[in-house]
Amino acid sequence: MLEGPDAAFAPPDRPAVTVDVVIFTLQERDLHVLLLKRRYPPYQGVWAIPGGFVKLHEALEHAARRELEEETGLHDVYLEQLYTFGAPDRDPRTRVISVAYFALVRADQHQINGSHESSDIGWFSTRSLPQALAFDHHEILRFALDRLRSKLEYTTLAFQLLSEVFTLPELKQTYEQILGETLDRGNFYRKIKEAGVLEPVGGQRESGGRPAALYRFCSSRREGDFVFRWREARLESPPESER
Amino acid sequence: MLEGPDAAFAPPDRPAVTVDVVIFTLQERDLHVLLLKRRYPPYQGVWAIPGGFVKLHEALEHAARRELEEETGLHDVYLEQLYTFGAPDRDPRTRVISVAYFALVRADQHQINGSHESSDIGWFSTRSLPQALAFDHHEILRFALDRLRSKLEYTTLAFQLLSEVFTLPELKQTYEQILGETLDRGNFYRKIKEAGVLEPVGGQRESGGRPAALYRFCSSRREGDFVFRWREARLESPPESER
DNA sequence: ATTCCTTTGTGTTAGACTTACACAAACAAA
DNA sequence: TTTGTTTGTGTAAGTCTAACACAAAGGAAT
Repeated sequence: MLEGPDAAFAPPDRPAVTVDVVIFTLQERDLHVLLLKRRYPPYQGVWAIPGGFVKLHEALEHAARRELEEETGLHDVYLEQLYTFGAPDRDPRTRVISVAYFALVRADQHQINGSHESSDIGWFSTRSLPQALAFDHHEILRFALDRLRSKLEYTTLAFQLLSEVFTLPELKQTYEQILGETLDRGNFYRKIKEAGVLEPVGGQRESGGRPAALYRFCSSRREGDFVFRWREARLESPPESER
Repeated sequence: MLEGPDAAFAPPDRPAVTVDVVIFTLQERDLHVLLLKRRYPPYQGVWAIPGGFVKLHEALEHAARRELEEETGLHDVYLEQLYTFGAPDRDPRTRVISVAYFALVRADQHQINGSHESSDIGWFSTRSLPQALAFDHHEILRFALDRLRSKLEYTTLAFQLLSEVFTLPELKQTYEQILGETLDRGNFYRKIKEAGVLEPVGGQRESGGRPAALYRFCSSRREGDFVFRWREARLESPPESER
């Protein structure tokens, strides 16, 4: 957000509006987010979530997709509005209201698009994020993670993170990575299969034992829709700065 | 939103930002929302959700509480951010991005504050809303109702709508009104009591039969927190204009 | 080939929870 | 005292969940 030297310093009679996009992907079986190193003050040299200004006649989601494509070169990814962050002092220069989104990028397509030095952009495991992040981006990230976790339990969001063809063990591992706990194999397989969103494909092997069957995600319902639930609903509390 | 003739026509190099607040209350055992009749074009004479501009250095939630207090005179009400609506053409004059909130006002305090003609402001049952609403306010309302319904099932939001002291039959009726279906008395009472958020008070009578016991809401957990769940989670789909 | 090891996939059972409904309790009115 | 109405509690059948056992399918070692 607020990229470039002295960007956005029209006489501030109105707040500026940006979109910030938390981009999730699975890498080495671990949930990662895309961060950029800021080139200009404030927070010069500090890692930040990708984002930018909303153009005057641009839909919010369009702005988010534009940012997403600029950094990753990808379209057709799952994108969902997260929350709007508007603490008056979240940007030290001027008032900036940020509509945050989160995106889920498939494991087989998480390339990075190229106008950045490779040292200025990178995927970070959600379990080892940089100590310092720009603005309130730690809060945004925490909020995105909470939402992702809670929606995992009653939607098919997880399928958006895997490649098109996958095995049940892979799917289970994805859930476990994100939820941070182990699930019972039998009960997990049963639930997924009863949900009726899997289409079988062929056969594949894996480390050691019996090869796992391949599946494709095929749902009559819209992507991300309600499908099943694993356990108690989790509370999604509003971010601290807004309380 | 955009009240007053030609308000907000600074040279539009940035989108304008407003907050709109869906104010819910229970009236005659039926869920109602507060609407205002617009005094100026566009949508002159059409009913609309209360809202207004976010001041340059004002927190979003503060702006929402300000609107809420202007129209109802109330503070200390439950308020939660809903969603941000930003379709480029949602206001015919200029680009306006609206951060929508919803508020829950107790049944014993839903007075209306007074700078309006009584014919210009009013509570409407959510089951008989005006045909026409200004801007995309029908969509916002629908979204607020969906969110309220879905959160009823795993939070104590319903308690925010009743007066401080209430009976279990009243609580059950509230749930039924909002969810639009009847619940089993025995199972309902059990769930609520097991949640441990009720403090007994005295005794009260009611139409006909045995008088119902009085309770107060008393939760060690924060208001609106997770407490229990009634049934399957409901899907909360994003509003159509954002897809 | 046979055995062993590892991982996938399915079955099963005890316990928890849900649902539906019955019945007792408390009051008003006749 | 009886009848009607509504509150409050009990309970039994059915469903779902959690935990774990076991069979199946491959590779590797002997």
